[in-house]
Amino acid sequence: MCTTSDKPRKRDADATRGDIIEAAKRVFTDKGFDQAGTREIADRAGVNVALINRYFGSKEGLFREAVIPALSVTQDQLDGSDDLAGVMTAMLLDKPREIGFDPIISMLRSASSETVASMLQDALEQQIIQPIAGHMGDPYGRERASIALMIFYGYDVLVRMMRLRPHSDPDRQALEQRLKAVFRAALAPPH
Amino acid sequence: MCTTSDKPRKRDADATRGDIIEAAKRVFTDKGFDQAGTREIADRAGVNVALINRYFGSKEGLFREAVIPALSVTQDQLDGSDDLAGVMTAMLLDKPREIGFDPIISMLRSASSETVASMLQDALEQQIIQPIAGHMGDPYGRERASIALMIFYGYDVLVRMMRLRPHSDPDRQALEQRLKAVFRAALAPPH
DNA sequence: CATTTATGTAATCATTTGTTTACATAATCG
DNA sequence: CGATTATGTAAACAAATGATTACATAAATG
Repeated sequence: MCTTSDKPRKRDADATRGDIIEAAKRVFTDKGFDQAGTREIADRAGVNVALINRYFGSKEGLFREAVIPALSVTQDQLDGSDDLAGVMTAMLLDKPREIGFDPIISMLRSASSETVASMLQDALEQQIIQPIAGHMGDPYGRERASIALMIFYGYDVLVRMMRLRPHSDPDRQALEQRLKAVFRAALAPPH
Repeated sequence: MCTTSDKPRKRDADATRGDIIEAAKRVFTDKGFDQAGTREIADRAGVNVALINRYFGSKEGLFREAVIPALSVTQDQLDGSDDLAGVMTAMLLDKPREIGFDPIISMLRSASSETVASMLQDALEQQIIQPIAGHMGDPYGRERASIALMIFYGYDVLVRMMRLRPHSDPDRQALEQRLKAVFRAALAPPH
């Protein structure tokens, strides 16, 4: 609640930038772009509010630098196995994520903001859809990648945003099998 | 932009309530709960801002009355056919929605707001998951309903919120077939 | 018609918001 | 050391927000 601290902060631009980014990741994940206040981010980083604008120009600039890069799909996430459906199911069910920061939740919670919407659209297109589609090659790659992504994001909408439990009993095995089948249908090569 | 109008509004409580609700549906769809301003809703309804609080208590109350009921799944949406996958695909691809109002988009854009999150959770559970799960009967109904819903919402996230086109060419037929296959995998009875 | 009630209007309030400005001082360099 | 620059702090600003208040008047009632 307070912006003041008793002792002045150590003067280290890089460390300060880093602290702000780390705090921003978490606040953007919790609240989304609109509801994330610059003062809350600054307080969590242990930093004066004005430094956000000094280092990132605006809250929008901070979002661009903190969240957007984390949305990327790396090649080795795709190349790892020939069972892409299995890989995606595993990625979904046991996310090995940075604690407190979830780029997808951050995206979903921020997509309603007009200022970041186009940012997210571009990132989605260039950093996710195109790599996955390219990884598959054929002309229907884009369609298959898109549908797989729907499941991916839909899962997070239901389970992480809406806090809905898909299984009545803790039957993780059955859920995993069914998700894998769904991904298989989404990713199956065109006949 | 202005709250004033030259002529005083006709005094009709029911009509006024209705106008506010209609305006709210559209603004909540466009902006989500947080970014929807009471003044914008009031202006679009041609109504004084104070009336929102008079008739609905708060912006939250207005959301509850305008959006939440529209999230329901009606029985005849489910009973229509024995091909539930086909029905869902059709519902997704050609939504026969009230123009300007889309309850799902409204939900997705508002889910980040803490005040409405629990509202949406309850509605999702009681008005959607349970009816669909009940419609299937078996103990895995909940799981299957949930996964189908993921696809449903994931599609809207990608196509409507992020404005991503799943097909490179306008190949609606192929997309429809694949979506149907994905729904089939999601809804298939347990073996 | 006189009174009361329901409905709409206008102004204002108290917060919160992102951002900017003026200033202080540690760190760096000649 | 002395001057300059980089970095952090505190205060303030302008705009927007949801909500409330006091008031006006059309409609309903007796």
